[in-house]
Amino acid sequence: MATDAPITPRATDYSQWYLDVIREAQLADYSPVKGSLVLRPHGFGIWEEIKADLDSRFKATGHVNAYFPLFIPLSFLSKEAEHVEGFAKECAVVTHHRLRETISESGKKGVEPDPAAKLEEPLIVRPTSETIIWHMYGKWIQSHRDLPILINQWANVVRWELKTRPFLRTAEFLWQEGHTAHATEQEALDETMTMLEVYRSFAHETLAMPVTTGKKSSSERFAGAVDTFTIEAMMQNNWALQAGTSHFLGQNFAKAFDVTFQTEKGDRKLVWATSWGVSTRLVGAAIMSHSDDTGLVLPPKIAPIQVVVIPIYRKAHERDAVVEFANKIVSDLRDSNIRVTLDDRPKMKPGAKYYEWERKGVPLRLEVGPRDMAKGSAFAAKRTGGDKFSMMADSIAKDTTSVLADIQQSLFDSALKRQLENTYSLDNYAEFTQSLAEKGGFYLVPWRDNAENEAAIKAETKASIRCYPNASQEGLEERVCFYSGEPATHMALFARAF
RNA sequence: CGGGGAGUAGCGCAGCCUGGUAGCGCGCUUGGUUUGGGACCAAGAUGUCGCAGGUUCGAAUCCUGUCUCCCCGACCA
Repeated sequence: MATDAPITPRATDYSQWYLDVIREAQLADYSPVKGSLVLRPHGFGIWEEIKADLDSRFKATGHVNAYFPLFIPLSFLSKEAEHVEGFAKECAVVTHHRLRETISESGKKGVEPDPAAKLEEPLIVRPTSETIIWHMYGKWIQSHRDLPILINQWANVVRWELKTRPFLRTAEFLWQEGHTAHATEQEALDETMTMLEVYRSFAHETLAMPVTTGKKSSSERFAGAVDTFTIEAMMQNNWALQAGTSHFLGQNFAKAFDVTFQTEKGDRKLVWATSWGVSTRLVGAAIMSHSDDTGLVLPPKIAPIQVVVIPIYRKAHERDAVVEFANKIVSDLRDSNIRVTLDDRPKMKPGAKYYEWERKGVPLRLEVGPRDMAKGSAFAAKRTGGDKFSMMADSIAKDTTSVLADIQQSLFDSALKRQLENTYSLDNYAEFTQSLAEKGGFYLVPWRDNAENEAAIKAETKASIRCYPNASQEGLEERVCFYSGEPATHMALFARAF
């Protein structure tokens, strides 16, 4: 890997910059199969932190984990009409269960599916698990006493997308999908909003990424949902990224899979449902929210390595003392549950190490040399910049914890500032197209819900309705749609999206 | 699937026009000197030139076919 390749300034080529950040930080590589991604330890480490944090939030809201199979009978998919329409074009299909050997004319050996081992019913690799899960819920749910069911699963799914981009859109990706079943509509609606709030608070607190919450327009809604709610983040090129969704499924899947329960009064009713998910796309979201022209910048809460300690010495005889001192700092930090690594690789100059860990996004670097050792301190540098500063070794764990919290907060603050500075309120379409072309950004506009107009705007400007923000739907009575001039039904947030 | 580009060492590329035994940079290995912001010297290792045919004494290079990947559009968490 070329380590001297400069990371392309995001101003000139955002897409290339993004790929460079990932490569230089050694997060992931494409696998030999189309757009599926290999997560290297550093990249997977970020996902593991995300996963652990989300898991604790899911459990705090009463959810439990389970696991459903990778393969789904083809016929299951077609039981919900909109659902099959939404996913049919991107399904990987399994048709055989055995290979047989082939020998080409030139004598080369190979293999091909054995016609004798053709499956009676093809299987699809799950693009999402609603169907298999609701098939099972049909067996599990008999009585109102069986409800609610609040299940989440961590899994990989496959959607054979035509165009892929690391983390943001890959043919196979890791995610969590929550699937809940409820006795009443209100309970399911509450669950939908509860999980949207879990995602919002997670994005803010853990990813340091401000998001706008809102409802999707009908054309952006999940296939099979009654309503889809979303968290939308703004990346550094001012495009939007859908970072998580929470769906109110109504009784669509209960009808499709005939899932009913007996009420206290003894009659049978259809079950109400939700589903909600976030994926490894969040890793991409974090990369694009905070990184700079030097490379990856990770919020401390999701950094697999939060602190790197680099010992510095001139002579061999200094080495042992410095490394011992550095190791003491490392173990103090580790005792306080700070994820820390000592980089004592020999034959590598400190400067080279600095650049490498900066490219990998480690939030805090501690340099420890003879001068520091003499003073009982370490020399600290934040990945987010600013002057280097001294930290006393005897309070290093406590002080580091607070420095990491500062970094976390400053990342959120600057991301929020950027989002606010690039969000505009307009009510004039001509002004919108001009501003969007010039500087991108989010546009909050009065809107009359209309799928045709929405498509026309997307065709003309490439911008789509990211959501109808939950916080902006008051006081619409007097307003008219910025596009059609008809009475407005919503405030809509338009933006170019990934 | 339509339009454009590219397949040569782990990565990035040159060589192809004008056929003649495979090159460069980075990385990697070994030894030595270095080490407070990307070290240096020396010695090494690494190739089915995407694949299959053809032309030729001889093909990375010319011809034909084919596969794959990338960019722009259609699809999308």
